[in-house]
Amino acid sequence: MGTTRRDRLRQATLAEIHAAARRLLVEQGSGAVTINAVGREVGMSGPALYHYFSGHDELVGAVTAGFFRELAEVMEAARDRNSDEPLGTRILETCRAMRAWAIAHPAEFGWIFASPPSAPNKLRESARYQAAHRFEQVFSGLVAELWRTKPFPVPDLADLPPSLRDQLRDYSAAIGGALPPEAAHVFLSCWIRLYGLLCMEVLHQLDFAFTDLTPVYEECLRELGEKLGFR
Amino acid sequence: MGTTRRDRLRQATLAEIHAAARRLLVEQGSGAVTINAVGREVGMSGPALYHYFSGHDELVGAVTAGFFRELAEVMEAARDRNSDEPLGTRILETCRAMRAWAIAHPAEFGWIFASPPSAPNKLRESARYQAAHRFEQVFSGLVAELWRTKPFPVPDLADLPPSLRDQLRDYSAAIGGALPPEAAHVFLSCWIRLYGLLCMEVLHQLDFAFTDLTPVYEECLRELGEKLGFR
DNA sequence: AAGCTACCTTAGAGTTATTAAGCAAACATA
DNA sequence: TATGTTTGCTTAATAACTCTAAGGTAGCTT
Repeated sequence: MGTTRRDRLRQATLAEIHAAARRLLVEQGSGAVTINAVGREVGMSGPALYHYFSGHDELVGAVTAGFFRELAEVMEAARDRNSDEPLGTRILETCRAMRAWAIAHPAEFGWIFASPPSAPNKLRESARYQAAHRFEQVFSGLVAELWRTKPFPVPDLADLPPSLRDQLRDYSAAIGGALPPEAAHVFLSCWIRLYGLLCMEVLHQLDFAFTDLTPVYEECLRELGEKLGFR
Repeated sequence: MGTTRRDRLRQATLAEIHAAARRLLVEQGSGAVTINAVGREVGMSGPALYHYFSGHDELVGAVTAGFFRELAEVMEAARDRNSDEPLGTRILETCRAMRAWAIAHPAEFGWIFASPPSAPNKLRESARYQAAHRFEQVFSGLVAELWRTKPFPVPDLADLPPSLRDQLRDYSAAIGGALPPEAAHVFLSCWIRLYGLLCMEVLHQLDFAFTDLTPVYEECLRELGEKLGFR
């Protein structure tokens, strides 16, 4: 099943399209990524792109999935780079890599953040959805490994509100029990703090007070280390 | 200086325009709020709106400013409603009112969140900017009052990284010294946690794990109470 | 060698934002 | 009261966009 000549050509132009779309996004903003402009950019005019995407939305979805993949790969690289370090260090480096990519690619991060247009669109753009999942998985996987090897302190399930308890149980089941509900609660708290802070930074929600959030992010990482039982 | 007949008419149609834009936003999404559609909705065709706004961006900005105002008013109402309660209670109620509005008006909140398109656009849409400021002020004002009447524990400035210290000093100065840098640090931590969580909820960043974030938000409020020295 | 398929093109319908030109009514003023 | 200016709207026109449809020219397949 091979790479026929045409197959290779198709992949090449597909890559060109992705690159052109990204270039337009970065250089001229989200609004500049139009079917026509992308077509112009890759040297073919307009409707030709409909042989590659069913429409504007799908193009955007595909490009976004690529961003997710790139971010996930950057994080995985940071995770694997120093795989002989203690797990705590690897987690911190992975988180730093996440922020570094987001800071370096704010426009791309903006598309990553852009909400899945309402929730239940039948496996919304499978490509994008899967890529997003892989991205989330990097961090949750590390926390799960930490949980296995060196469990961190968790609250007593009985102390949590019933509604929260149920949701945590569901989520724990959804990830195949890699984390029990109590540990999932700690993980989710950390994720909310970390990813929330990053989103607010990159999406300019903190410009009114900060010009450089590096120390704030580092402080967040420190607290994360405490919650997860390493320092 | 009066409300001439024409003035009153102008205000009325202006209100109609705002209402139409909001209706389109809520019922058909952000993309449906076009100059033409709004014009159609209020019964006048297209370019007439240019007598009210210089273009699409300004219309969106004005409508968004209205959302900010509404949210600020809801929060102020919650703050003033029980003004004989202890300050801690008033803060919590104000925060709950913020979330209640955001949950009830997710589309509007989405526009509120949408980043000021790059920062330094000369007093970006003064109306919107001021409204945003007033919104932020509600919470920061309460914390400042708390600081005056019953100071909460703060970190030692000397323990913070120099870069963070400088930024906190600048911010403290920018708000007229209502909070000293150390207290500003605590305030900003709280704001990041609270507003960050709310944004992630409303903008569907936590759908993968939660269906109802009420208990998570309440837990966040509890932690906030601890940080601010009330329980 | 003949046919099928995939890729690309141009045309066209229906949107949109925005500018320009023009009309009519309300207001201000002499 | 008559005149002129301002204000609110309309239609026309330009240039962009999405997307569909129809047609041509390669290349792959048999």
